[in-house]
Amino acid sequence: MDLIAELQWRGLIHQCTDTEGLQKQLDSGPQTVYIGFDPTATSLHVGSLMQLMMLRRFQQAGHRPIALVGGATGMIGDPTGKSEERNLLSADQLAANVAGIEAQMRQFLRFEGDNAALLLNNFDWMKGYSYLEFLRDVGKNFPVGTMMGKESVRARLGSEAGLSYTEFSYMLLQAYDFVYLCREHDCLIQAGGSDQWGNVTAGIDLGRRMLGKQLFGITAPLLTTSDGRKMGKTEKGAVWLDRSRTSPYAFYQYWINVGDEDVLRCIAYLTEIEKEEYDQLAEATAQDPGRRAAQKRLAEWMTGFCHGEDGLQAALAASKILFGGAIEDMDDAGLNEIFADVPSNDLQRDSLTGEGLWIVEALQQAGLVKSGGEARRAIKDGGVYLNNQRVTEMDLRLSASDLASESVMVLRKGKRNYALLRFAD
RNA sequence: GGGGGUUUGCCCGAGUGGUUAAAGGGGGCGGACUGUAAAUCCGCUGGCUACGCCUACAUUGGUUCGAAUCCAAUAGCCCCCA
Repeated sequence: MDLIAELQWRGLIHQCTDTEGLQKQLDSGPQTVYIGFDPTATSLHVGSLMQLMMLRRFQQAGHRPIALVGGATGMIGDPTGKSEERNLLSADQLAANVAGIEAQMRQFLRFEGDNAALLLNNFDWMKGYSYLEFLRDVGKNFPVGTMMGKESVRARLGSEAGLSYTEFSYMLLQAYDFVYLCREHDCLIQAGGSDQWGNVTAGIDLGRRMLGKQLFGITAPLLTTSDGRKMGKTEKGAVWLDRSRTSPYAFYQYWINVGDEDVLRCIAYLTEIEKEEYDQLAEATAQDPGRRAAQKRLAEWMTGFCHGEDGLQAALAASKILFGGAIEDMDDAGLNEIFADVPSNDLQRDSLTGEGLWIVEALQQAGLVKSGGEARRAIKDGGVYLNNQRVTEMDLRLSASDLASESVMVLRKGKRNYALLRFAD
């Protein structure tokens, strides 16, 4: 299947400046395509993963992807879709973010061999560009009237937050990136999320004016839920690719919990699951949504892809136990791994000797309840579990024999509120 | 500047001199059910050394055997007149 057809069935083409022209261009031989990434944090998140996958698909189809990290544009801040100006990042912060993102990209794109991916930072060519020169070379090609017509600008001009000159200039920088990449790397295609349409077309216009070249733009839909909210967000914030920010378990859980209405779109947009299997999963979801075959496959694919086989296995093991599976034959290392995200508290081991530790006290120490009264109520309601076994006695005393492993006890209140107590000597 | 009103537990909101830790609703937390969903149903929802004790109805003081409930002052909010 050729690339455009592939993107089409996946629903990844939201807009394209010239589908036929692009098809012809792609047919004529390997092309170079670029997507820009905002270095707002040291890790990418699920939202940017979609763009990364887009580059990957191009690479697999034999084209050369350029992942452009916005070290320069990140200093300015893209006003697109933002209700107010964000704080400018410091140079140090930016450098750290760029480094973190670069490391992640290497996981998804191939940087050696034929059509090796390229990782560029626009700070490298912008840092030496003087303001005066930039205005003469680039600014001259931007009719303010056109700029004012862009949705991103209009939206902000009409709002109370307004728009600073700095932000207004953002699109010049991104447009120039495209021109630069075209000139230096023969890159004729820019892809991106649908919110980038204005910036992409600005680059195409500039390419025509400055280089007399016909450039192409293609945007993908945004990854949103059926009710229009951005995906990749939880109550706790973004779902990150960095495992120290979002554990493989949490990552897996995010996907397993995707709604029936959204799961197929996620599979199409984010995975490399083939059309045939996709159709089967669509069928399975329609027939028996309760089985959640699609969610399981999505979670499995995504976790394995982003965190490797060991990450996936860890997530599966953790899921099993965290959803009530028996805790037996466990050692400290295993428990600490599975409950890595869970709050814990360290207590003296001798609190387990003699009378032992009262369960009400233990719950408080673990931070699962705010008071003894709450602990008593929880026990009375049958909502307290020790090592996944329901606690029925109000005056249960914990001793060393209640340890789940060498030195850890697993307390739980309700279905999913876990806490660990560690007993060190 | 003068007059009137209002102030309750996480939120909204009843309440009236004594069975009031304070109706009801929301939210939250448990439990059952379920698809680790939604909906539904049930229980709980100030603290403690816990069949008892303590702290709570803006704050402070007062009346009373006894006050969230009456009085006074203070503060916040709201309205009317100048």
